[in-house]
Amino acid sequence: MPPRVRIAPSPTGDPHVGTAYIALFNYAFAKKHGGTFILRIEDTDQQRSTQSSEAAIFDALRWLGLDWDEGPDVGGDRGPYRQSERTAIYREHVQTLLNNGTAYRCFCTSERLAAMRAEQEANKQNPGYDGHCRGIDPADAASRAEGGEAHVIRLRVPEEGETVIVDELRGDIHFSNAEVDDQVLLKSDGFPTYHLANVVDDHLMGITHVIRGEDWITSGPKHVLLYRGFGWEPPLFFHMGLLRNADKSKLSKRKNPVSIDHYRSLGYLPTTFLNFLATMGFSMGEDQERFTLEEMVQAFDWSHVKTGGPVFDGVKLDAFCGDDIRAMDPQALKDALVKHAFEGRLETLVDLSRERINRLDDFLPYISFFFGGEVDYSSVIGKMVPKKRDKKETIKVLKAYLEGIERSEAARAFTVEGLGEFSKEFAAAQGWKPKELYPLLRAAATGRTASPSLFDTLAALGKDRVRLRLRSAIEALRRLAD
RNA sequence: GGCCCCAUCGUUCAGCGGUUAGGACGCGAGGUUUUCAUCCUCGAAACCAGGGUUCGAUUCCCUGUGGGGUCACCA
Repeated sequence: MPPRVRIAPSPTGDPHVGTAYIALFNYAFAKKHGGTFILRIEDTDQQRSTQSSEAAIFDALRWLGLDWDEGPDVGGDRGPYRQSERTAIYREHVQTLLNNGTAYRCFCTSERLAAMRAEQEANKQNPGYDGHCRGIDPADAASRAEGGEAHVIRLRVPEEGETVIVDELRGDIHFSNAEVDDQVLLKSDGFPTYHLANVVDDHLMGITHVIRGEDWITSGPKHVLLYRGFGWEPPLFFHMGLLRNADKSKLSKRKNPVSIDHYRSLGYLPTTFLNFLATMGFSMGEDQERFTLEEMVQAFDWSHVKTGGPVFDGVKLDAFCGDDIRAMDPQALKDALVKHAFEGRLETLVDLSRERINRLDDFLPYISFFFGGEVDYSSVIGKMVPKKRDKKETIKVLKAYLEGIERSEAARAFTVEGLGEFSKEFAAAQGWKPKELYPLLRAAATGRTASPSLFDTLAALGKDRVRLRLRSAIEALRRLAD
């Protein structure tokens, strides 16, 4: 039976390189064995999921050439492929769990849960649900639920014994049931949590192999217990190592550009990017590290996959990409260059520069800072710290801004208006005048003291590039003598 | 902290009981190039530690150490 695998991203932000990484391995494995690669959207978090994020994920994965055989936008006969459209299915299935005692209704309020956690913390106990509602008579619980009392549905984890998850890459992993929490399966808003939705969907969609990041290992026993509760055969599990920051922590946007779009906008070739990603954990053997997706598919075998978490180091990616650019034929390179530089943004660049150039030939030099990654701060570094501020404070403000553009609803979409609104409030909150903040941001984002309107500039640069440069500006400031 | 995972040059991937421990990126030196880049040559650079098993351990086992993940009505 050919394998059916899936990638199940949550549309809650920019398309993540980790998603591409896991997608690549799912894809390679499926294609190697003539199987099916499925894209499922895990949008059960109604607060954070967005339509635009979903679209961006599709776009990013397609850019890389990781096309899926079934998914929300391409269809398939095991749909729908968006979890928000499957809520009836989850509710129906959770009923069988309720009926056979694998799950129970819990009426605890969030206040009680918070108090419970506080107490557990005070007593240095491991946090976890205390089973307060486990003993409620199912019939009573059902009628209370019928009466409209708010509640969630939890997994009833056996108090004794252990649950084993079979990892095809790592062998058996044993968990004592006492350590496994009574996870919420169905939230009070009627939406399932990841655990329930994932198991129900994987089963119903006929998923045979679950290839995912190792950060899921600890929830493995919950999933196994769920399969058991349903009376289903669990799929085979493969937990990949996680991509890391230079300090070995899990790859994060705080420390690294993690959006696929970032690498795309910096002009990495998608084929190179994929090849580079593949070398993180996979090898062809025989010291060969340059290969195409097709070649990887041909050679794919789990014995060539490492479980250690690789550091995602862009330096080598640059070298790979440079080699590939040199190898392109002149016409293809010319086309790629023009497309990359101007497609979709020529209009913006012209708008932003037309009042500031006198000759046609001024155009390219003027807009040059809209391209490329890090910039040279040597001509502006001396002007970055505002007159009445010091270096330390300036660094602090830049760091806060960096965090702010993630947190702020207004700034997150990185539009001209949103950035303006956010930045004004941000300055006030920091006790800085716009006159102090804006030149600093301009210098940090562009390496210049002059540019088009700050927010136009930031928006046109794009969030990832701005983030990258702000971080590098902080580094430049740190190196500056006091 | 509890539980779980991982462990070869700075990074990445080889090695799957006996090797001068290999390739790539990066780094250093030299050469080609008017310069830079490219390209070529050479070089420095690693088996986390301690116990076992074995004639023999980087390789198998155990312990320690280190790093990571996870402990939500987020995925």
